[in-house]
Amino acid sequence: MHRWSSLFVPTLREVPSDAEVASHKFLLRAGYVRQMGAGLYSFLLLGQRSLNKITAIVRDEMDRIGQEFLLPALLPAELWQQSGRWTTMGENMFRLKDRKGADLCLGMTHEEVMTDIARRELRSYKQLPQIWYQIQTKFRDEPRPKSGLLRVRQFLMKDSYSFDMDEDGLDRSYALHDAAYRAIFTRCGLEFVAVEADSGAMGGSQSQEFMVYTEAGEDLIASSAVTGYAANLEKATSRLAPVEDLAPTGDGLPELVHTPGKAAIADVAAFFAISPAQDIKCVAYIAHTEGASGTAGAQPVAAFLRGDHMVNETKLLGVLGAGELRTMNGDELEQWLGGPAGYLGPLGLERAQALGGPGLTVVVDRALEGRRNLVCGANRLDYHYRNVTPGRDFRWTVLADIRNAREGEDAPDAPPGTAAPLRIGKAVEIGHIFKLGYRYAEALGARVLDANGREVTPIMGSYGIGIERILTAAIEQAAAGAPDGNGLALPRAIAPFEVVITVTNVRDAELLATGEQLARELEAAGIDVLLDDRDERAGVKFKDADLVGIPLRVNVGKKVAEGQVEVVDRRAGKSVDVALGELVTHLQKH
RNA sequence: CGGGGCGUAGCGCAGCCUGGUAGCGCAUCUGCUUUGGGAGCAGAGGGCCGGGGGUUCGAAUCCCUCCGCCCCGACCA
Repeated sequence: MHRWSSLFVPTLREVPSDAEVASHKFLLRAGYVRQMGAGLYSFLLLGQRSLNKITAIVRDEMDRIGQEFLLPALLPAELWQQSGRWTTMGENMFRLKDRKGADLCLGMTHEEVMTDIARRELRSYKQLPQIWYQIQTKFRDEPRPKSGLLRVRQFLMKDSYSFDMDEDGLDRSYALHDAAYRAIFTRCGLEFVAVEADSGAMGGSQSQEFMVYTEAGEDLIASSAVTGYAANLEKATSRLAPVEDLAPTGDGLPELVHTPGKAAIADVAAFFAISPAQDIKCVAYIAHTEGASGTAGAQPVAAFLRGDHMVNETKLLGVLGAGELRTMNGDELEQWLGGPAGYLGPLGLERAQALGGPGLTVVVDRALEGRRNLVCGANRLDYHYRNVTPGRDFRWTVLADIRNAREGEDAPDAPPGTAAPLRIGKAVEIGHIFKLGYRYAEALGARVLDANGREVTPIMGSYGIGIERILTAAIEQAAAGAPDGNGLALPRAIAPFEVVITVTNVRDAELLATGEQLARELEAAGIDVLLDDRDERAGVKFKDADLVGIPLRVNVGKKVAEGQVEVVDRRAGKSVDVALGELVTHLQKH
């Protein structure tokens, strides 16, 4: 039986000044964790119990689709050199040398190691598919650990890897993970959305992130409750409301207009008495292509969008196949566009004929496609054009979606004529599933024989869950829904204890005996119970019970004389009196 | 890495400007009273004032330097 009087639960009355986000404050105040350094935390009793609850759920679901391994976290450089990531991981990887001077690193992910096992051991298509997973500590030298447990340098990850014969097989492994992840997060009591994610530099074909909406999050996601659409803002698209084009003026051809001092879009729109949606804006960049050898090529890029839209640099990078963007400085604007910021436009530019070709790459956002009689800069100080029609008056290197979707725009999959406004909000990523393809299997030379006796490369997927992030996301979610001041309660499945029995006065032998008896009964019924038998005033124990996040509290006090105890459901904010003999059944069906 | 803030008792803070050898609240320990929402009274313990160097008769306080932590940005398979 767990007796609070003999446990180490160092609750704090005041929040350490370093903590800002709700989950960090909670974890410190409730005595779940203590900080060692930036992004390094020790888990104490309550924190570790919660993590154990979470990993038990993860194991339970993962064991249905895969097999648990445990790989080393200390890894030789050689594998990473073979995959090429010894260099591309850069400073995010913790590196060290052993006594012989050999290079080692601390694992930040385990594609290489799992693939190494696969290439040594898998020989035949008869052995596939395989799904191998582990729950293990990962190390990442983050440039800026922050927000308590949300971004740390050492954390637990459930990572799994699938090996299949072909894309259909990969689709099945991916779907199995999708279903398992949904089951895991649901059992952990989280409200989450699965979003389309940017596949990024990994080059995979499909990728999905599992996100929990919270103000403490670092990602922005767009979702529609109507259609179920959900995507990371890096990838989200939207259906735009139609815009009425302006009527042409004069002969309908581009007309140069003197616009002194009208550089900002709002000023230009006011000057012409138009909406920013009738304007073309330009953002000019120098893109750097990621050269693995370090020989990065600089490429000038002019991006044109509707005046009221924002460039999505992740999308733009994807279109360009580049690794890095920075905006042009004044000299570069003069060199490539011939005009100053605020007066840039697409007319008369000498553009690259193809992506990667020499000259200025002109990227036009799809929202400008089919538009007519727009206003844009003239690449000349204090001048704009009107009557500008894309396609007729200027051309481009590439037409692509490079803008950010905005809150309130309709989801892209909304049927025509129906409303499906997007909600855009901050979110924290708790899981990620990813179709890797052949990259690692090829780089490391994993091959199996197919039914025809030919060597083929297995296709891989990789899938991750941040264990601590399940806890922090659940806390953030509970904090968002909790009335302030009274503490918060965790979902029963991941709370360190399901029930706390608060004996209001342990010097009353009858109350203490009743509390102990009830705790024994609950324990026998398989309920995870904590008996608060401390010799403290009732108020102190109530406050502590509220603070540590246990969702159900049983008050053993005055009403025992009438054969009753008070059961407080902290998540529901309700309390009821229950007869002593019915407590177990009451809490079981709760 | 750029910008900002902060390191004084377990936690929260004052003292620093204007140098004179450290203080408050909570927590902890002891005693008495109290006992259903962080009790009251009385007493006690606890500090290389982040480290190093300098100025000075004297440094928590002024100067230099290093380290650490937090926030914004950059970054984040």
